[in-house]
Amino acid sequence: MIRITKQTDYGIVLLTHLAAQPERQVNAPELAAETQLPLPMVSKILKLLVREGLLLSHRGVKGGYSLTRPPGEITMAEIIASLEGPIAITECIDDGSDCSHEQLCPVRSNWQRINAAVRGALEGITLAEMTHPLPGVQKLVTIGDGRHFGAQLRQI
Amino acid sequence: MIRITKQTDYGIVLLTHLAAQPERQVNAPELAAETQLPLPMVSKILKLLVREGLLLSHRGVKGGYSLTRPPGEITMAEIIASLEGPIAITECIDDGSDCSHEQLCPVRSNWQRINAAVRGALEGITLAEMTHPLPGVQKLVTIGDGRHFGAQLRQI
DNA sequence: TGGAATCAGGACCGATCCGGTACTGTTTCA
DNA sequence: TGAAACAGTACCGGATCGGTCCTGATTCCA
Repeated sequence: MIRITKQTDYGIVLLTHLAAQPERQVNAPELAAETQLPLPMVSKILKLLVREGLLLSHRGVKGGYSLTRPPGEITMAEIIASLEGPIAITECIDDGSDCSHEQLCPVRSNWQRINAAVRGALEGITLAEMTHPLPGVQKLVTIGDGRHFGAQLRQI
Repeated sequence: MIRITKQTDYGIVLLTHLAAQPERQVNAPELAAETQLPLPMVSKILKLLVREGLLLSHRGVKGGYSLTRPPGEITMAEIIASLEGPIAITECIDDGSDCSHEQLCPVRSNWQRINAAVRGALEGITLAEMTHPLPGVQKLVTIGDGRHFGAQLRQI
């Protein structure tokens, strides 16, 4: 449920990789090799991140990519919003005809509560935190649901 | 980002509608009419929710659907998990070959941190809370990002 | 007891979007 | 001046989502 795009997945892997050695400037082929991700995708995502202001690009022979800000200042919410668009949750068209029903609208408006909760959770995690692995988290999550973990986790 | 399926959207609308009048037993056509959702979809989702144990169904002439538990005991996390599958976030295949790289694995394992955060947020909201509208939330969310709200909110 | 109302469970289809590739610039530096 | 690297866009196949339809199974009531 609440799936995250593979592009975003890759993007966070790349950003985390860069955050682990912020002084270094890395080019696309290097990043692809070091993260084991397909080069075309890596290149595509890096361009996106530059356009969104999360990365700096340097052209030319000794070019490459680097973070625009220290990893501690970049949150997951920001990254995900950059790679997947704005933060919203239902499809409450501003048509008005749909939301004018007293029974329906309270429901829709409450989506925003969920939205805010998730957003808050994502804002609480910085890129810097992502660089060093967590010892206890694995257990924490497995407790939560139980069903096949580690097998297919592209969803929230 | 982090999209929610329309099916889940509808599902929560339906459950919230039922939660608002827990004693009543409602059939599919009634629910569809009262929530302004297409009947075939409503019917489809209700069946799913029965199979997942969130709803009770009563067949026959005076049949219909009702909640299996009080609305205060049903969380958003539970509902979403029922309608969209287990709770996970990346695609860390348990192949092993991919996760054996020291550079990569810390990143992957940290997905679970995000996962836990989002899950926690969703577990904090019950169906009962969804039945009465929130006064301040709308403003709260609009502040967050700003970009066209109310227009297209099928994503988190 | 039979028929109407309702739920149950698939099969199915079209459209959209995602993941991925390729190609053609443009910039920088040796 | 040419090689290396980024920039942008167009394109395609496949998966999935939203949605419909049809055929049972079950219950209640006249």
